[in-house]
Amino acid sequence: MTEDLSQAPADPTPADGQELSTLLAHRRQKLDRLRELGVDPFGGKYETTHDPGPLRDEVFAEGLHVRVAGRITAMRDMGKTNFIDLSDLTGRIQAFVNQKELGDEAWEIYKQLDIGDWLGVEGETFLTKTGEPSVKAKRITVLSKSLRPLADKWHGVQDPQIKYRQRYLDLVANERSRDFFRKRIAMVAEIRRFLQDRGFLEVETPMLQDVPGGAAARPFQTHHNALGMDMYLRIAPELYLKRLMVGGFTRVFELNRNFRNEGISRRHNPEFTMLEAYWAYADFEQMAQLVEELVCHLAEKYCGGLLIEHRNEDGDLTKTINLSRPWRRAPYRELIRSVAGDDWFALSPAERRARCGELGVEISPEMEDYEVTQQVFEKLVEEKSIDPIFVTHVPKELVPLARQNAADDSLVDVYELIINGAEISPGYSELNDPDVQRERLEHQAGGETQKVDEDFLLALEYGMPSAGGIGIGIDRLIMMLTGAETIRDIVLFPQLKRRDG
RNA sequence: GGGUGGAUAGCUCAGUCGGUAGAGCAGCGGCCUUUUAAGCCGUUGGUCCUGGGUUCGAGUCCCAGUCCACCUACCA
Repeated sequence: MTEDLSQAPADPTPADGQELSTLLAHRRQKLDRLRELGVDPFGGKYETTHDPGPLRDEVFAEGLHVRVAGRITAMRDMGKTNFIDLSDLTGRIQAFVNQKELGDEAWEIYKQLDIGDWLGVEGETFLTKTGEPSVKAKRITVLSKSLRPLADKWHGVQDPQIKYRQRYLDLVANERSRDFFRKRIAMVAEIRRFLQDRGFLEVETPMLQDVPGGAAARPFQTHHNALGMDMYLRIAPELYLKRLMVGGFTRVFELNRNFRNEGISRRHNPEFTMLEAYWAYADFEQMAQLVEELVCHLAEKYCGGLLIEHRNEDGDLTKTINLSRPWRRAPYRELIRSVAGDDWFALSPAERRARCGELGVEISPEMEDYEVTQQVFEKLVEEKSIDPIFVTHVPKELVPLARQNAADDSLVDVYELIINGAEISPGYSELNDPDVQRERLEHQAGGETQKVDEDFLLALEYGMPSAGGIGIGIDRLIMMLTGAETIRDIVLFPQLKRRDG
């Protein structure tokens, strides 16, 4: 292996074998030929009048004089007439390339083009005999020669290694992927607009933190050379957003990346996008209302309504989520009783463990009694709930940092929103008593190596307004709304294990 | 960590009972002036993941390893 590599010529991927080198050589030959013809194969400025997708699908009319550009994604060679598709993320438009229309000189240039090249086409629009909106090429401009072949035009990129590491190839080849990301981009922009319309200010707070706080998670560690100090990538923006509320930002949000040093799975990427929003003088029930409005707004605007259909790659319907309002609200204990028996909370801890066996819920001996109940909740309620449920009346053990309910101090003023078998968003009535907050944080820090953020506690002593707060896992929300079965399909460059070199 | 499945042409995939490697796409050559997975004729292209083993003979069976996907566990 090593010898082969050292003897190989200046081929960028000698290991790919002889066949690929042949394909590469053909494209290099055409590159040279373009230069002989006095054409810069890597183009330059090209002013377009339209993008391919909108020209074909929105504003098309016959007889327009247009200049469009895109990547050649299909070539249908009929001899003296060729039909080619020019594509980008906006869509595609067909160009009609005819030797007589183009002239012999430009035709010779055209003959050096391949699928994958970027091309500008100028000419009149017309409809072909089959009714396809097209541009009759009068002039062509080479914008970039592609020196490597694209994936199979029909099956697209299937290899997950290529799909995620070389996302650009996936985006060129797979309409499903393009659609996921167009929707994600539109939805994220709409979330910002939705909150801004309600008077929320978007801010950016530190991702490099001295004391990582605001969530229970293991952080990534890094180091600042000039300051000579270890630092952490944030696990949540919460403690900084609350400082801003102390400073008078009464409606504030941040929509950006957080980092958690944990396992990777279908639902977990080590860096993920989260929305956190805080609303002064509100409580968790108003936050629930806000989330419900927001998610329904997105569904109606980008998913065609409140029935969200999930389909697999073959287009078969796999799941339907009904977001019709109002969303169900149910107390934690009631949900447990409905799946584990009305007598669940009357049982002894030992009896509850025995019941888990009957229910097929796996538990481990080290679990506390409330964790046994939580396990039942996760397996039999959360994972099986497709339509939205706001889980309320949550026991305080599960959310130790939340504000206690005024009437029942075994509960906290929190909701947990479950959709599509996963927690999408928690909402809180925020704790703003600095003494209670200190107590909780110090207690939490006692068991872990976690430090207490003294600057945050100091800020609270100056007075943070009462407030409601929410977090929304944006990646999981997008998965739910688009039907993506893995987080990798809606994160442009998901984290992968390093490839062995 | 445990389990299941997978790795064959540049891409997407077949490969029967163990008998000398196949298709479509892409490429190359030819025909074709309204096609759209264009079509037709011809053609190039292989370390069947790696290393052992069984066998007259291994893509195929056995063992070990590497990588990938999914499930599960851990973490929270």
